[in-house]
Amino acid sequence: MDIARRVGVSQGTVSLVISGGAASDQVAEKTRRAVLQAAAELGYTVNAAARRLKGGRTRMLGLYTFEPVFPVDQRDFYFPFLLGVEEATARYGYDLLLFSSATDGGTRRIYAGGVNRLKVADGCVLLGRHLHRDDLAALVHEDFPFVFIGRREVPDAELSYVAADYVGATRDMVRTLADRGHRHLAYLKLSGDQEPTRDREAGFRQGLGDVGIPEESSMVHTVDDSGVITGDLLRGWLSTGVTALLVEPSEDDSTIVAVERAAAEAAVRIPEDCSVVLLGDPPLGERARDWTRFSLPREQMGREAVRLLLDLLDNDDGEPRQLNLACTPILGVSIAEPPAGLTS
Amino acid sequence: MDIARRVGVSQGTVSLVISGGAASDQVAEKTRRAVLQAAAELGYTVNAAARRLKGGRTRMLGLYTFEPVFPVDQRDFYFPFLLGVEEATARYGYDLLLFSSATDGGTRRIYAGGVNRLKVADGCVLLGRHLHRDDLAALVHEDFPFVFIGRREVPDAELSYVAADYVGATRDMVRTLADRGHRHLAYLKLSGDQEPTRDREAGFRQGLGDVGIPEESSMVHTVDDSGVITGDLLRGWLSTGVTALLVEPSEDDSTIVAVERAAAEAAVRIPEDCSVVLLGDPPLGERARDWTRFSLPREQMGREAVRLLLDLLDNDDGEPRQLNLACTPILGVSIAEPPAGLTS
DNA sequence: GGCCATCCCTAATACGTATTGGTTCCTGGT
DNA sequence: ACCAGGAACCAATACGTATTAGGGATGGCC
Repeated sequence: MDIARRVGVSQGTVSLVISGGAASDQVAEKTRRAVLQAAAELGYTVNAAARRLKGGRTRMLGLYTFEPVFPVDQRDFYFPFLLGVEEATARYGYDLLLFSSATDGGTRRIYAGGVNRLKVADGCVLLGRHLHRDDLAALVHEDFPFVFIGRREVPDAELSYVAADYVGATRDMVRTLADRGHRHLAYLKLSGDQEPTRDREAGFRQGLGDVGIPEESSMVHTVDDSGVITGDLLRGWLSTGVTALLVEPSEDDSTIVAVERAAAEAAVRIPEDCSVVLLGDPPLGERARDWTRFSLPREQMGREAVRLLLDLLDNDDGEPRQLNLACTPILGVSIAEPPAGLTS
Repeated sequence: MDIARRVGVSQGTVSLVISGGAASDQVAEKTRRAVLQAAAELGYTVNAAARRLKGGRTRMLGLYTFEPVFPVDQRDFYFPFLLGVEEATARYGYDLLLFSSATDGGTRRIYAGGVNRLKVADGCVLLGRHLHRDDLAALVHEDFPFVFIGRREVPDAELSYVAADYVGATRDMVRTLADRGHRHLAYLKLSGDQEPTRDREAGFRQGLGDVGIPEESSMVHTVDDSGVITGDLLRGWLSTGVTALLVEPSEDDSTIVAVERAAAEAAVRIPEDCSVVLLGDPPLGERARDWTRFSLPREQMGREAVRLLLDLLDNDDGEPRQLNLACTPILGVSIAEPPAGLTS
């Protein structure tokens, strides 16, 4: 360190002056000024890499997404999360590392080439639907600190997450429908048995219980991978007495599109002939209907994820942090009272 | 390094195996496998700070913005840059480090507390209007590799950038107006004398020269900090024969808003009484008029910035990389022929 | 047996900082 | 004159990696 040589003190002293807030009062005012001046003259700057090497912490938080964040078609879905994460990260004085490189032949993997790239950061926020369970399990196993946005489960481990309260939000929607007189509901769920699907179904059943509808008079239909719902299928449901649909939105909004198409095909009017509730956020398309739905507090979820992560870093008991945030119900125009004669 | 102890080799050998592509062929296949397996079992990852300190690559590129990227009001302006940067970063197998923390009492500084935080990354893309020249100069001085999005100058140094060709785009707009018969133009520029402003003005004068309009019959007006343009002012211009305005957009779109307000106040119709060209992208507001304007290739600029940066990293001659990208002219409805009797 | 080449690995070092125990020097008190 | 104690600084070390010179072992060749 040439600055030390120039002033004629040791490198340690220079370090005390430059960075030491606490211990720098034990250096003489005169030396301090000399050092600072020399630093200014030489255009000296602290090397962050060295400081981090010494300190252990990198003051970087990672953001890893199982899907690419930036393709435009999903932009508006993922963007609020990113927004919240970024804001909180900045507020706490950290930098945000976007793991965009982690592709392994097209699909994104945490362990590219056998190494866990996330470890360059102090901790990591995870995000995305198409996750690799084994990657996640491995991550838990080597107890790397991370928080998932969205409730996720892995066998034999509790992990930290910030999730939308799908259970409560769905339950409330069932009540809303019941309040309007609906007694026969159909829940259209996605295939795949992911946590969000399970939570919505749990909320559906809770809601039925709360309002005293026997499970037999309602139904659960799984939308298969083709995503097709025919008009005949819809007519079939209505003929069994169903008056309202609760639809789980898929990533590409195919389910809700399929419902609209089926309704058109079967000449079923929404909401006059059939009420429809969207269990989540609506499609991003412009001419979207004003669905009755609930909306995730996505930005807040991002912020809270960071908060939990830092909490995890600072006091590392082995305890997972778990947080469910309420969704905002939005009363759109896609529900009404059941058609006359079908209220019971 | 416990991985070395575990396998029973030296740390140097481990390093050869882990990172050494070139020299790693001089290590026995057997030890190599043993090391790799131990690494996998222990969940080892290289310490980026250490590697960087030693002089190696981190495979991280930084993105530093002089303004916060994420506040929603500027989101749509900065987002395309971010998009392009992210895409290119990922494509080249790098991760993207967002320097969001770099705030020093409200304003964003590169050298917060004397530390050059950017140094943890291999190189950095810079972005933003309110830059600190001295930070930039310091960065050049310690020749840290970076590319600016937008043309920037610092004294006594040439720096790398990817810029929109404001000169050419503005020149073409002058021609477009001249083609329609306009001979008296007014250029409304921002105060502050930043490069984008200077480039537009240079383009303005070039255009005048090209079409043979003497500079005296046109005018340049600087919009002061208040951003106010009165109806009287506008009327004054028109009375001197001005038939078209070229307006430099400000960050908060105040100039173009001010022009509209002044026009309304003075009962001047756009474009019947006065043509208006926007020298850049239009306001983000919904009910925006279809301005005649030009549009920056922002996403492409982001991508190219990354490309130049990597080029800079790979073959480090001291040469700066500079790239100007053409803007796309958009013919909106805000220009017309001059009012009758004023065509000459 | 002596010599050299090859192979595989180790030891040492540098990178730039933060921290700690220790040393020197000075002041003041007895 | 001596010691206590504090002020101001230094030397040494650790952080984790990449790199280089070199060393020990082995084998081949004359």
